[in-house]
Amino acid sequence: MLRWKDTNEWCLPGGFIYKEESVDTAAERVLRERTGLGHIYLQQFHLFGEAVRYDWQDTWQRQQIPFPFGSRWPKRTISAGYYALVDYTKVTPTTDFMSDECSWWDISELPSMLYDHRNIVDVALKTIRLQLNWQPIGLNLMPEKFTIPELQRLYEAVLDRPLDARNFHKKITGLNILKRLDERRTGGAHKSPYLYQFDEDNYQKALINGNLIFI
Amino acid sequence: MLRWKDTNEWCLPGGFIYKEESVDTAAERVLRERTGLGHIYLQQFHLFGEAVRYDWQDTWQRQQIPFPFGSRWPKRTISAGYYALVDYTKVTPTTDFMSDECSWWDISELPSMLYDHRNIVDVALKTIRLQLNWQPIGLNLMPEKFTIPELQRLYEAVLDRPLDARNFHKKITGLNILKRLDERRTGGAHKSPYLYQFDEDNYQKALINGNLIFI
DNA sequence: GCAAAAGTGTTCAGTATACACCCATGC
DNA sequence: GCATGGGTGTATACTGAACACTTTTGC
Repeated sequence: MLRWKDTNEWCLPGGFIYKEESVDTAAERVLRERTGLGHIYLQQFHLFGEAVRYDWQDTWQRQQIPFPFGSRWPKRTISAGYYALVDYTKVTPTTDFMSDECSWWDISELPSMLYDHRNIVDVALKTIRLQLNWQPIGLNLMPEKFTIPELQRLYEAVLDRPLDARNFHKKITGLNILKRLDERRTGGAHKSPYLYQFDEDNYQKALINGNLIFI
Repeated sequence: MLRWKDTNEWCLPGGFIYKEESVDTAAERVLRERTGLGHIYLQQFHLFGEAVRYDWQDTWQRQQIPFPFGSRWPKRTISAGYYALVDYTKVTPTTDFMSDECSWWDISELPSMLYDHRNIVDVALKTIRLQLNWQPIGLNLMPEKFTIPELQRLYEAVLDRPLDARNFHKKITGLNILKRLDERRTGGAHKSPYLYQFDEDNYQKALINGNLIFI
């Protein structure tokens, strides 16, 4: 999220759509401007179209700084929500001209957010939970090499409930979408877990066949 | 679908959004104008935002009738797609000022359609298939009283695959969401099937608990 | 040595699937 | 009487859920 200049207010990154640019293309462009990454998994999930989505005048008066757009700010905005699936260890968020901080937040520790952005996060999460079984969420959200307990923590974060480690291990390896490497991750004060990679061909096949069901 | 005046071209019903009207409200209004029905299950499913979605000038030139909007037609439109779940036996579609026919079509017998509307139908269908287990699709698409084979035909149409009648019967009655009435449907040259009603309370509970899984 | 997390197998219950015959009705 | 579609039960395979101990590593 971005923190607006000279304030403590956070909001999701976003941008405007050019007149002759598709909405999908605009989403890719905004993401690239913000993260430097392209060719990324990006999924539209909802159009936020309330007639009055927030009182920006009030918001800016509370900040006690002049509204930076003046009359150029549109009377009404609708927002198309997109979620990206990125390995956040590879992404260095960068600020834009309106913000002086841009950083990752744990989903369970979000700060208070401007406008209706908290609602946007909630709708995104709900959508991702339902789409977990038919979108390549694991593939895109994990680093290239990872351990099975790390993948389990991703599933637990998305589903917001604990999973049994033995059953998870059994199920995920039984799907035939992982390749175990000879390497292990060392450094923890415990048995070193094996590293795995996704088998992209089999992963795609399993997605198409709807075989990744975790609900 | 609507057939444009003096043409053989069909398209989905749609309309514009007022400046101070939420997108959801506009969808309800357009549906009400077209069907006379309100308080209906209406679900946004996708924003169609291509920069150039169709060449309307070409479309109208092919019709060889003057374009009815002239310069008032916007240079670019984006469309928010909504699907409604209605008992179509209760709905009498009505034309608007641009069309002279409005009627229901079987999903497997759609005519060729204007613009990108065929794509919109395909995206809607794909969405409904995935949401079948978490949206009250059966409840809203069936008449108040119906037989189990009729409900099975709905599921088969949405899922686009045949289901085993014995297993379907067993599963759907086992869900405890149907109430069997003493009436039967007569008139067919075969054993008269029992009529059922949804038990709305139990249906809602089953939806929330995600117990309607058919995939 | 000890704390922390990884790795591993079995049992049980519940659910999905496959499958065939008789019954009621209208014509 | 015959064609049509409705109604029904069982056996099997599969899948999900519950559950505890040993191993490895860093400090």
